[in-house]
Amino acid sequence: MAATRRSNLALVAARAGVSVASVSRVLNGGSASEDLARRVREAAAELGYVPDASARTMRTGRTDQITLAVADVGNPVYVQMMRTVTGIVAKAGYRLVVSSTGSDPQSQIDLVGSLNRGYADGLLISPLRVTPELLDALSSSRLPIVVIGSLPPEVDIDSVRADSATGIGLAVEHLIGQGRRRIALVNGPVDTVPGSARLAGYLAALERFGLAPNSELQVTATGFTYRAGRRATAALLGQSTPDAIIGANDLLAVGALKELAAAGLTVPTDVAVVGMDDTDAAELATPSLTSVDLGSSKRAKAAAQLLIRRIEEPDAPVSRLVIDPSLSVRESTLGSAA
Amino acid sequence: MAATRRSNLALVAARAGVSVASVSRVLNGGSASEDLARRVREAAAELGYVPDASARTMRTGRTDQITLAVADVGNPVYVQMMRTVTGIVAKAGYRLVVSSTGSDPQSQIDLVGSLNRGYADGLLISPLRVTPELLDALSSSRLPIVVIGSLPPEVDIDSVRADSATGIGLAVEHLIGQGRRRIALVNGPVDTVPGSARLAGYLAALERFGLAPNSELQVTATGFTYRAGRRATAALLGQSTPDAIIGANDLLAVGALKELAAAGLTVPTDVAVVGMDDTDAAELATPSLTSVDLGSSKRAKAAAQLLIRRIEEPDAPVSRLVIDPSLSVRESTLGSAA
DNA sequence: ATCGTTCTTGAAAACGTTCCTAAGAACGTT
DNA sequence: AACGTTCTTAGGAACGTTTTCAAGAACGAT
Repeated sequence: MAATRRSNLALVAARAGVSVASVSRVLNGGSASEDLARRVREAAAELGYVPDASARTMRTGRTDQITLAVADVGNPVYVQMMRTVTGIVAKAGYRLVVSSTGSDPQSQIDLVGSLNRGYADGLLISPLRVTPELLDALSSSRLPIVVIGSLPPEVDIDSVRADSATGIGLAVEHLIGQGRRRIALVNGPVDTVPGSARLAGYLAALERFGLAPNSELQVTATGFTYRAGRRATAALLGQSTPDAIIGANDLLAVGALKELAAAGLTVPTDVAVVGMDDTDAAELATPSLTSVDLGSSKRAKAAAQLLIRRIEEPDAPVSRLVIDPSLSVRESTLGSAA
Repeated sequence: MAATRRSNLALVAARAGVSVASVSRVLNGGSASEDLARRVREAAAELGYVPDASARTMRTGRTDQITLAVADVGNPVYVQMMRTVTGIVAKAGYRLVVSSTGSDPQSQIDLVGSLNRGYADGLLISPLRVTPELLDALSSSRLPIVVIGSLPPEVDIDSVRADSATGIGLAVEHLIGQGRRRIALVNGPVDTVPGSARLAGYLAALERFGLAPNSELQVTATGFTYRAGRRATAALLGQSTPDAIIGANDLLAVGALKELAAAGLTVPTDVAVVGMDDTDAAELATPSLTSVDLGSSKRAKAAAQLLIRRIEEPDAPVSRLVIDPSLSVRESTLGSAA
């Protein structure tokens, strides 16, 4: 039971018989005589000295922490991003703290507000819904921020986004090459950034390849989750007979896979399925899922690097990066239509 | 571009024409006259005043933050825990920060060390490997800590653990009821806490039901991941012909599902498969996976409550909770053996 | 009219750190 | 021997907040 009071610089200084300033200097790698440095280090070790983060932060204005805010820790695309970002920021000397905000813009605004209290040196945020209020909160924050996702052009914030439109184009092109013509979209909520981008991309791709859009082939799930994907697919199958389904993310696509199986349809023979994000879930699925790789790791990496630059160089020009998509073909689309 | 210096209590006080103390009192709900309170609030709003977290922490010794440390954010069981814990701690007025440490005990020790600098008021940690060094770091930390997982009896730290042994017993019992006799275990590394517990539980259950243990039916994966599960299952199939496989967690079991399919075996007809943790992955799998529910949500909830109590009441007696398992039966075990 | 009580407000200390400034020691140069 | 330069070390201010203490105002009771 170490009921002893936590030690501080003054205690270490007293024990070593030197000034507080000298202790700080030695412990932070400043110059000092051999003898003094040794005494300080011994005293610090004996007292189990650990520097206080808030005192240091108050003095230096730095926390050495970066916050990553994601809507849903359960979405594997965010898991992928977390992994990537952790590595990058650690290399630059920052600790990563992850905050799961939920899809509600208000809770993201609250998060930005609380970060303005100085909990972190920077924020990586991937907002699902971009409201004017959120944009306002992001713009007026004194904190360096990088957005992973699309922003209106007039907003002066660094961002890295995927190109879902081109990505969906790859999926449509591939499906057409496999002989599919009735290509359905199981989308997430269209009032979200990815939802609206994917719908637009889907419609553009259909037009480009000369297919007429058909509202019966478009359904909207209540969220980007497995369960929502199943429900939406059930609705889709109730109103039309697609020969291919594009899920707006991998979880929706896996939901489609399961619902197709439940309806007695075979993938890919009866219906081909494509997901988006190319996460672990695509590989785990049965049959394994062809998926559009929207570069989540690359986006996360670029965003983290951008944020670190922004922290070190606050006046650098604003960057807007776009990461190119590619297609990972797996079992769920290989084999021609019946 | 708000290049203005961040505002503080002194600026607000000057603008409102009152003392710093009064501003603090008003903003923290102390008593003050109607008029003074109004002036303070106006001045604070005009200046966009936001209190500084580190200054407040330094003064009060509180951060209102709780850290949750998990080995791997990609493991769905931790996702489940994160979701549960977020809700509980938010209700008690704490913010949750998640830290992904990896399975290396050293990085967990480093985390405990850094938390001793005062980044959080408490720590929830679910260590994969419990080394003497880690125990030492946990015991000697001044931070309130609750461990999610097993601890040696002599360690005086609150903990909430699952009962894997009983859980595996449920799985074995169920499989025997389905006519299975050659029940294999695809385990994770045995130098981990769950790995050793699950091996012991498996052997005990076999004995209890009168089955002879067979080393050819036991394989050890290099981690608790999907890929490791596939490799281990491939090795298992190379050396024996089980009629049932228990995966030490859901990811390993999904790996087994996929590898069995690749080997041309049908689940559950040829081989039944059971996972552990009963995560989303069990439901997403094809066929859906029977899984032992080790109460991850209940554990997370109990642990969070324990931690909050420990923070508010540091001298409360040490609690060691055990959460009972149950079995969620799904397609992967329903149907008799060939 | 005097006293005691309650209420409002301000001054100032404290939390633990970093870093600026300057004092003194050590040493080389003229 | 006197002086300038460099190096080591200590003192003390500052970061922004909360909170204790005390002073003064307001008010009712005797």
